Amino acid sequence: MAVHVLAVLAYKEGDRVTSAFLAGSVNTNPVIIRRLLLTLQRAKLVDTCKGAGSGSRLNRSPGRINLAEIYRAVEEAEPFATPARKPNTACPVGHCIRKELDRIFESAQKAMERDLEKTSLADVINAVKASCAAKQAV
Amino acid sequence: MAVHVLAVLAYKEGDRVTSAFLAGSVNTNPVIIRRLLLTLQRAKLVDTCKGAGSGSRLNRSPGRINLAEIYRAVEEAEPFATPARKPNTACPVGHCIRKELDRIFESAQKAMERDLEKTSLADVINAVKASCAAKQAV
DNA sequence: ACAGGTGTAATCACTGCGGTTACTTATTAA
DNA sequence: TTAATAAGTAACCGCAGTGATTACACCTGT
Repeated sequence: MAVHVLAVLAYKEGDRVTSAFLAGSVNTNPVIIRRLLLTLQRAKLVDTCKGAGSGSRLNRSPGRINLAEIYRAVEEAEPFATPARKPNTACPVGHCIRKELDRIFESAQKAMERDLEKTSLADVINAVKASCAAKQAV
Repeated sequence: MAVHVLAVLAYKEGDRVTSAFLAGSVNTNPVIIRRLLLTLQRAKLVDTCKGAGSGSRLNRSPGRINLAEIYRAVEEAEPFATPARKPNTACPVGHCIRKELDRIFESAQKAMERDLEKTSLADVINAVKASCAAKQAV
């Protein structure tokens, strides 16, 4: 949803867009969008103004925003779930495995983020535009 | 949890281990473990027997099981959430972005799995053993 | 036969997240 | 100065996922 919202903002090239409009594209509620925009503001990805005739726009050019940044801004939970209860420390495996898994999972997450870094928001809208053009041609 | 369970089985080197014992190490309920073991059976990672004095053991040597296999066996949900509602197809961005994002996210997931493939279950227990030895030395 | 296991269903609680309504606050325009 | 517009925010609902728990049927080696 975050990528979708930012893609619309990129598509609008600097024009301020209201949360109601974004909600229309994502097909959800403006409040959901505003909550998301607050997160994206904290990450300095968007710039939002209150008041009549205002809204949000990108804080940087789409070419200078990559998907890993968006991922980090939005996703605070780890992709790998660790059980709420602590393992049994009396078991030799249980005693030490948690730290080891944290190390391994962090590496995997970093690998994923490095892949996301390769795609910019500009790449996304270019692909979207190309895809739309292809459909219209047919 | 899956890695923890399989690590204990690897640690026990072929001995059959009961779900109650595994539950003790993970600090959870035997039923949870049995449900997990059913999934791991389907993936041919473990071999479980019913009856008195039985339990589960690895189906392959720990060196031939990597964490990506475990991930695929256990995790059926995509790491990236896509909104339940379809985007607004009247919006040029909403109309085409979903397919594009699927492509990008699949690539990122693949990158993550490739990283997980680099670590085998044997690597995990070796690291755990080393970590325990270090602690005891202190 | 029986004791020790798994398989499995039913149910509960907790959590996270999207959805919705309603209200407050800030800004622009008339 | 007032009205309109839009974000900020709190409160609450519903849904889905998941671990936890209990209970019971079924299998198997001694």
